[in-house]
Amino acid sequence: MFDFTTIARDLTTHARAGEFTTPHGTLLTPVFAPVGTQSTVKTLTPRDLREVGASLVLSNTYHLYLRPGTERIRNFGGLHAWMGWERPMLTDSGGFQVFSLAQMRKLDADGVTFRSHIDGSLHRFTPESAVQSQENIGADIIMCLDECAEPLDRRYNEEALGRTHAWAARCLNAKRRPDQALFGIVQGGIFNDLRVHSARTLSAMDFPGYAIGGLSVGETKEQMYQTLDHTIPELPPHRPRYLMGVGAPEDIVEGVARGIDIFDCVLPTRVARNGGLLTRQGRLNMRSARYAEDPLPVEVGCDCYTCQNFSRAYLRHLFKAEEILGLHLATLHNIRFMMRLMSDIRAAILAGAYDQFRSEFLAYYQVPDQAVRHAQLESRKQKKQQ
RNA sequence: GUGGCCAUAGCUCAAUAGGCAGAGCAUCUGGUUGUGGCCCAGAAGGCUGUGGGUUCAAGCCCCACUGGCCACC
Repeated sequence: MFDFTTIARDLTTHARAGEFTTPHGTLLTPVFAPVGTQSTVKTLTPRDLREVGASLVLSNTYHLYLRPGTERIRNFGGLHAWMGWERPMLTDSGGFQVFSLAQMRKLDADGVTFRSHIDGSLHRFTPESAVQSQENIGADIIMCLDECAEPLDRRYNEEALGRTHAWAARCLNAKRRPDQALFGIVQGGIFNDLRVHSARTLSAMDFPGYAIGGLSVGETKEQMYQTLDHTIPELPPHRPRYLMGVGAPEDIVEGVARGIDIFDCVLPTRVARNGGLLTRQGRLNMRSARYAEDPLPVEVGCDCYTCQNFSRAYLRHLFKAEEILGLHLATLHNIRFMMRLMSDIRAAILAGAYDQFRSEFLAYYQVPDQAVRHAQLESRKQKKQQ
């Protein structure tokens, strides 16, 4: 169980195609996992997910711990039975919430105390409890409790890294179930020496897979890519590599070129709920007036249910009218887009032509303006802290 | 018919004592990376119902008109 086999390796990049076996099926890598934080990929049924070709879904320990509680999920036969998804699943440990809910938690050497965003109550997470919760939930792949730090803050990353490593060892030690793979998580912000140190420290612990965390959380794309360039060579080649929280289509294409096997990201589902529809040309904003009379499908040539049956004009209407169906149709398309992207990526690797695929993809895919993006993320972050 | 109140952005409303006419929603354009369908950034939008008057200066004060609401015949 949890064998990872490399089937093909690209000649000019570090891209690789592989197979990763889990108790609920074999993952063909590179693979993208849609995010179902609260044991549901928002607006989609498991049947929808199967139909668009999803093979792996991510859920979140912190959110499920708060509601409905991990023991309830265990009592219902585990996460697969609970949510009606029979294929592989992955749970994040709650480490990301150390970052995303930074105003609502207190850290110490032993663990982290969260104040619930639901009712304000206090909840203690330790490496041992995070593993216990994930054993209750029962995903195929589970994650160490880590500390996702501000990527540009060197001092903070140095300090946090010690905790992340100590916690990784404690998670490994606390783990009991043999039918779950526990992944270690490399941290270290954008600092190459910290990343190398982290990758080596965790590699020595011999995890069945390795994640790279702490990226796509405020640094630039260039900083993320160069961090990957320095981190991935330090990870054991015979284990799957998982880039957490990434990402945008262009970041996945770049991540694969650097040797990443597994991705997860809320982006396709979240932007879908705000009218952002993914195509090979880039993102279409379906709220825009320019689609009011547009009879074309979201993406010409797409085989998804949305594109096969509805016009851009109809989708725009659903968004303007705030109809629930718009969220569903947009999410369905975006996940199908991601699945087609991943299978095209895999096919290119198997054909030994990934470098060409990458340059063609990037030539056509229009990436959002990064200056605008960063300016807006900053103002959003500042508002949040007030 | 008489009296009173009201009229400001597409909508609902602000504007100290007469001193550069604003907000929310709607509209338009962006953004969202281990998720709160949340949220964030920006833009456009005004002869202040009409016509006169007072004043250096009027959304604000005065007169008439038009339209609406209320009360009383």
